[in-house]
Amino acid sequence: MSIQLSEQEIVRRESLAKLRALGINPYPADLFPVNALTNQVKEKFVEGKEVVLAGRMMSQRIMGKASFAELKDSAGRLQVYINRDELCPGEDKTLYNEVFKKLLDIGDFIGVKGTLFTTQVGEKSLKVKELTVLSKSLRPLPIVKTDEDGKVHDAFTDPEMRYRQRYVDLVVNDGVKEVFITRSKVMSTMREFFNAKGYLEVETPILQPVPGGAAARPFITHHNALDMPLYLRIANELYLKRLIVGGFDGVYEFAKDFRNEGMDKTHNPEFTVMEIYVSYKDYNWMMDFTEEMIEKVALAVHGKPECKVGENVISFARPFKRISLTDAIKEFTGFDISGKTEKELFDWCRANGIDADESMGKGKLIDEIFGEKCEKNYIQPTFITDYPKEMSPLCKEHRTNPDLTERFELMVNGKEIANAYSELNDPIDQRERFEEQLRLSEKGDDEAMFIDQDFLRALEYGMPPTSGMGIGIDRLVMLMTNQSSIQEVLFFPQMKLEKKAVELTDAEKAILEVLKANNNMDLTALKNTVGLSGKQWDAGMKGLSKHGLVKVEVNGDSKTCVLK
RNA sequence: GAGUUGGUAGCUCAGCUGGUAGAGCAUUUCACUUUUAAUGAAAGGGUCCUGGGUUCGAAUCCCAGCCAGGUCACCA
Repeated sequence: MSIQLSEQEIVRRESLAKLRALGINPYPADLFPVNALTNQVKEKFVEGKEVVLAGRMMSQRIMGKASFAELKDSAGRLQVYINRDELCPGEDKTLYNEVFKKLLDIGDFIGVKGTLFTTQVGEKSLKVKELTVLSKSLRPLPIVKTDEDGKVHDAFTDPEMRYRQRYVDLVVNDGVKEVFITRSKVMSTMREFFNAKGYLEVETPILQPVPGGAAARPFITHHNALDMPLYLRIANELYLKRLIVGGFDGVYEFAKDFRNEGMDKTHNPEFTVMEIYVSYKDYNWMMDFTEEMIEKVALAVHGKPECKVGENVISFARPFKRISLTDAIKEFTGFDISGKTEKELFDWCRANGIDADESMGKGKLIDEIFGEKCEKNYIQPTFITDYPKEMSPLCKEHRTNPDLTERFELMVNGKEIANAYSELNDPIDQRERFEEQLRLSEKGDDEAMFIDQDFLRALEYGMPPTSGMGIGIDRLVMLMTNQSSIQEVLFFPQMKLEKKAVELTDAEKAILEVLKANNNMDLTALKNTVGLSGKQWDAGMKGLSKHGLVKVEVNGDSKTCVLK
């Protein structure tokens, strides 16, 4: 990408060539017989034991005939001690004097064989007897240093660079890895929990002809051979329920969903959800199940059911508080929404500083009230239950109140992290609810609702009573790792394209190509070789010198064009 | 989407009301056999995000744009 190399990049390329000249392959193919990791070596330290380690060299402290270097592998860091005469017992000291001291740089992968010992200062170290170059690094890593007080100097913190070059972030910032290891643990704990109950992990289509299961703007793509539009899924729900229709007792999927909406620190265009559907259950059962699952996750991650999130300590110990949406609103506003008309709700919103507009139905108004007045107050895990029917088109009507549905959301730290239903399995009711949604969105909504006819057909064959639950994995991981930004729990959060490298014109490219093949060239010879018209040649040369790529050196009568 | 802060050496950052661009680490050279932010000595290294404008003169002031952060709004 970058045509111009920095001084340090040039030096490293020269070192690469010198290694080759010494007969050392800087990128050897051979297996390297690693037999330990740095943390194992430190934890089960045996003085004098011989081990073989490999990793990146993260620092070098050269003191004449002896040196210290820091080796970083997947598990941690270990100091290695290299003594010239022990590494090179014979006459030839090249491996130490040239290779180690001059040709190796911070960031290079090396393999070392040696014996464990403790330095005079008391640091567990490895005395190197054999040194192998495993991979040369051509770009300098940021140098992050920690002093004796544990204070970090020159930390690599620029979020843009950290996210764009996550590989560098992972190498240089110890602790970033931990977040992702925890992420994996969260998911594997859930998976084990589901598998132990006999539920089946499944995969359903990401490319869908009808994106259903949620109200959100989808990404659209196009299939050439079929010549039809396809949508990236916004939810898994409708496909997983088809599998319940098909006779599985329980199915679950860890899935990437995609929503073509705004981005902020809790929204990435692609995100991970887990959805699970279990037949013959209802949402009360699902609350117990969800509690148990989350408590297990917290225990697996922290060893106890508590964790610190920002200023708060959150306890995931069962049972979680349960409160109906109606009571929650009553608790924080004193307002009783039950039996209120749309007009009454609308007026109350206006009177209480909530932006309400004519397009909002009852459900939406209630949702606004909850979102505005209640949501942020639920720091400790709380199930909010029994949502209005209007805002839950896939959820079964409440067994005792036809205005409500059997739905719960789990709120933690003031945010929703899970959502669950007693799933609607009455195909005629489902069709009516879809049509009702369509009417609502026609009232003035940019989110087109799709009616999935095949899903309705599946329901008509009969779906057993089922409870389903979806949980945002990214947000759960944010809680479990005490991160306030979703970008910190995604390896590669979405970013705008990086600025393009300097665009070169065709004339400039042609000149540069010839020049690169010949390195420096006499100006007239160059002009003749390139064979451009006088005008193009002139413009091309001017452009290149403006970009700082070439320079013309005048020496008496001869003019030489130099590649910079 | 709105307003806000930032973009200077490989990295972290300084640079006053406009006057030849600085430090630490890293790099190069030299010294040094248990150091640890190793140390001592010397040297090199810049598209000051991009494009316009004002000016004798712009990293600095003005306008526009690009990228990012945090804030708010919208959105599940």
